[in-house]
Amino acid sequence: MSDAGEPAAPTGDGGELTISQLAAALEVTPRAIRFYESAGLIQPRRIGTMRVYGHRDRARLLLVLRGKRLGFSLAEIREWLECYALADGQIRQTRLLLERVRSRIRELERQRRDIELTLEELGRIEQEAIRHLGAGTGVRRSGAGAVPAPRCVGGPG
Amino acid sequence: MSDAGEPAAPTGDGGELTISQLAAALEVTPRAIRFYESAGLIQPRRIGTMRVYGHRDRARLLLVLRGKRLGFSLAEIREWLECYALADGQIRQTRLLLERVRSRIRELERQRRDIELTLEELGRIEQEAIRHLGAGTGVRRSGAGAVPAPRCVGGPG
DNA sequence: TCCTGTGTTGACGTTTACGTCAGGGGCGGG
DNA sequence: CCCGCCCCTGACGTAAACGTCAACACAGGA
Repeated sequence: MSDAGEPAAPTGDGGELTISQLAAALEVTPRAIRFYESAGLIQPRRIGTMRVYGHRDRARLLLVLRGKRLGFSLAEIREWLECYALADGQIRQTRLLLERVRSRIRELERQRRDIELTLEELGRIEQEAIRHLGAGTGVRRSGAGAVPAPRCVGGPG
Repeated sequence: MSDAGEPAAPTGDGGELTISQLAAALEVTPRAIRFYESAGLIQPRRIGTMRVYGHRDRARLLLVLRGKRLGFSLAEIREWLECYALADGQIRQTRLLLERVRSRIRELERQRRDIELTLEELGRIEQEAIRHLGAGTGVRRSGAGAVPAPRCVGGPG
């Protein structure tokens, strides 16, 4: 206990993490991180054979995880990360970049519409459930926004 | 060509579809539809052995497809469809329903935040790309909303 | 010196969501 | 009566995204 609690902190440290530290921080498994690397999503520095993750790696991994939450495949996420990389660098092949970005924007906008539709419907169901509980039983709103028209439930729009 | 173009339209018809008709209409394969049925997501009427899909089945399938676009597993979609079913009927086990609905609402709201973050970032990248193209080359906006702060690109928030 | 803990690279297992035959039935047309 | 077309039910194949296990290396402590 003289220096620190970390079991194998990389060299001089400086916000750098081992794989299991990063994994714990982002709530994934080391295996998953290695897998993402094998898929070309991240390329951490190495000290000898050991992987060392800096801020940028962590940021990239966060983007990967966000993409996953949005339901994209690792391949799609890779393509999408390349947008950032391209934008980050000298911005070459700008037209290609623009195409990809816009395609992704369209997808996301559709997805957002889907989500909003679903939230509306779930909001209606929630209201109906609350009404059926007779209110006053300790039930409170969950945070969903306005519920426009309390039409019939079950129609997907 | 005396009656209709359908090869095997169910009995008296009335908006009812065969599996391949429904599949074509929603741009999925018959196999996928059968698979969803085996997963308990839809239960079409049968004429003898043949599946016959009505309005409600079509609506349910649309919900399934929306759920898929949002990145949910079929199991999750099933649980989620049950919310609709419960709400549709006599609304029993209302508390359970409410819990599920709210849990799903929370997930969706998180997802929506993710999408909005990503759209912002992509919007910035798009703007930067447009700037780099020098404008006037026939480039127009894609439809993405306002882009608040043109900060550095690459930070995942 | 040996043990423990953490790291590495394969390699195989598993789950999900279908794709792809194989095998068989029913029905209208030529 | 046979053909072609659509339907059905298995059953096996597959791609993605890891989980799990084996075998090995290295570093620090009792």
